[in-house]
Amino acid sequence: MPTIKDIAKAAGVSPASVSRVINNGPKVGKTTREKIKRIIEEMGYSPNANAQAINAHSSASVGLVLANLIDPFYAALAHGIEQVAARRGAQIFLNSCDDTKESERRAIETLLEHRYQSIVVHSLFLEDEELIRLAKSVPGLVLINRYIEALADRCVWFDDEMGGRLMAQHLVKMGHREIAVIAGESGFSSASQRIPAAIKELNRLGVIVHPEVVEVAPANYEGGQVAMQNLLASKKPFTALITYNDPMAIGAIAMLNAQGLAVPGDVSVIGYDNLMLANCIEPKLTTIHHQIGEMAVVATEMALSKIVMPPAIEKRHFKPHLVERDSVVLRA
Amino acid sequence: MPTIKDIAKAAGVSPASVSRVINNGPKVGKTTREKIKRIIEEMGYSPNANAQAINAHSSASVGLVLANLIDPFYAALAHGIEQVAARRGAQIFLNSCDDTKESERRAIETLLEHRYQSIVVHSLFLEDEELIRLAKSVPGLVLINRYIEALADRCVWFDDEMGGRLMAQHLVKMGHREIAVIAGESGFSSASQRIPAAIKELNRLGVIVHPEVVEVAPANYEGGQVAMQNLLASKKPFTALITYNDPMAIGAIAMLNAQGLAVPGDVSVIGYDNLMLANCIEPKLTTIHHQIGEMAVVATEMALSKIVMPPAIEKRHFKPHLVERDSVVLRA
DNA sequence: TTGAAAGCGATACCAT
DNA sequence: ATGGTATCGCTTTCAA
Repeated sequence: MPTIKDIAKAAGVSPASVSRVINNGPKVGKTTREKIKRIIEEMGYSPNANAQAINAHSSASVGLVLANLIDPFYAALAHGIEQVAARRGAQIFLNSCDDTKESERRAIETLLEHRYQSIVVHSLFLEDEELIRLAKSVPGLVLINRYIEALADRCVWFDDEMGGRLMAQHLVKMGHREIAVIAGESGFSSASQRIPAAIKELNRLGVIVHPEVVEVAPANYEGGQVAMQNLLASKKPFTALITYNDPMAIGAIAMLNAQGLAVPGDVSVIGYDNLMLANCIEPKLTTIHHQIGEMAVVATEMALSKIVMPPAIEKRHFKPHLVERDSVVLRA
Repeated sequence: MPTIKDIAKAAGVSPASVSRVINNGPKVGKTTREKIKRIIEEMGYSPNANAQAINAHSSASVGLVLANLIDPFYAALAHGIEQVAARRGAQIFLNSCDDTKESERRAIETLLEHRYQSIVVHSLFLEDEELIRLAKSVPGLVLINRYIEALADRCVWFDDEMGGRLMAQHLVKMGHREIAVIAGESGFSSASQRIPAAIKELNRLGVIVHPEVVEVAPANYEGGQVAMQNLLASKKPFTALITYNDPMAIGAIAMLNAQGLAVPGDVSVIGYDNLMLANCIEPKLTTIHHQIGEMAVVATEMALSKIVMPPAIEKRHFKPHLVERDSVVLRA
């Protein structure tokens, strides 16, 4: 691949002129400009973005740290980010980190090494201190779906506790008193408060949740199946089920059906996330909606604008709401 | 952010030594090495990846061009790529291109400018010639889900025509003679042959498909709904439906249900892709399975190994198969 | 083992 | 309008 010097030589001009042409700069004669353009075309030259970045001291793209892309929740997040990036003509440099603290750290470090000025991080495993340390050098680093006091201006997050309470309240309102719980495994325990908040609210409403009806499993469809299997094996009765998210809810429902139990006939089930999935299955899933895409958009815009002026807190702290569909019914 | 010189100065050594330490190179005294390491730590230095890349004449990451991340098909593709990349310690530089030729071109060009040596492209809009031209400068550029004669060694693709035939054969085998079709909009007409192949096969089997029962819509859930609405409005009778992909099938089913028609009771429906979704809904969707993840893996490995030796064609040309579930039944 | 210095590819200031 | 050249941050010979 030719360099700017090769082009300069071939065109019989200096690298400076070629550079001007590349960047549509002024101060190049019409004829020289056209000649240079022609040569560039002919030789198939394209400027080396790395060399450019070294001079510019920054990069236009946004760096993204996410666990993976297959989980619909992350996919929705990534989609929102992608939208904003595309609109701004920015690329996305993605580092997925397969659910370990170490790879999460490496992902962020790599982004820093590339001198990305805009970074969106969804961290599940790193501790506050470490994130604070890493964020220090980049004002355009924002945390998504997480709140850290010291980094409050760079955070965008859900009110997961409220979501948890909504689940609890709805089931109790529908007359359920024997409620099982399927929690999602998540490395960093405080990553989500939705399940603890739900249980707490249940207790407050006078519903005791016995440890035997609380299962923990990977936060996906298969995890939901396994958890439900264990739940059924324990023989504890329950008329309703709280789940960590929609995929788990759907997995649990599949297992219930497989064991000859009907939803919502025998067991009411409530999900979380309101993914597209939730509206496709039968019965349509009652679930908690939160603004995943909107959150991603706000986060990305903050990152790209280097948070010169973070949006008001109401714009960054998203409240969920209940979406009532068919998977929860009044207790007979 | 400090540079290598700052570190060198602070440590009272030359940049060369610091460089050696960074790269775990030999020829540095034990004590010097430790001293340098300490200073690096203290000053929070991390090498500028762009400057490194400019010397290395390449980059370890893989570039990826995809339409978006929200479509489950692309998500599955991205996931496979991500897996391989993570295993190899490589990052992914993603350029999504919102369904236009121009943005697709820009996406690839950006990757070239960054001198990525491994690039995986899913192109829907660019013509063969242009892809050939772009691929010229990078041996590690591979095309996914597309076959171009001149670039045969760099292609990985599905046998979509076979998939189309399978759909047709199955429905006919199940006794259906009045079959509607929902095709997906796709910029580049020849991007997928599954629907044309299905119609052709239907004709071969003696089933005439009238233009009035062929709808075209965006290849997603909403598109499926709209298409079905139009189909029903046309009043043409049909007992079975061929769809472009699972999301469309599921959208169509939702619309059928909404209009009081049962699947598979009144209409049998067959999907394509065998997404997770297909197994979650009720009735479980009969569909065509193809190896999306496997394809992504092969493509990425080819890209990362610069295709010194492309895998045998059987490893790169994937055959689909029918997954029989509950949405297609024998015609009464 | 260590350092000096010549690149790598592009930009931008200063001359002309 | 052009060209010369120092510079960006790092790597890599080549000497010492």
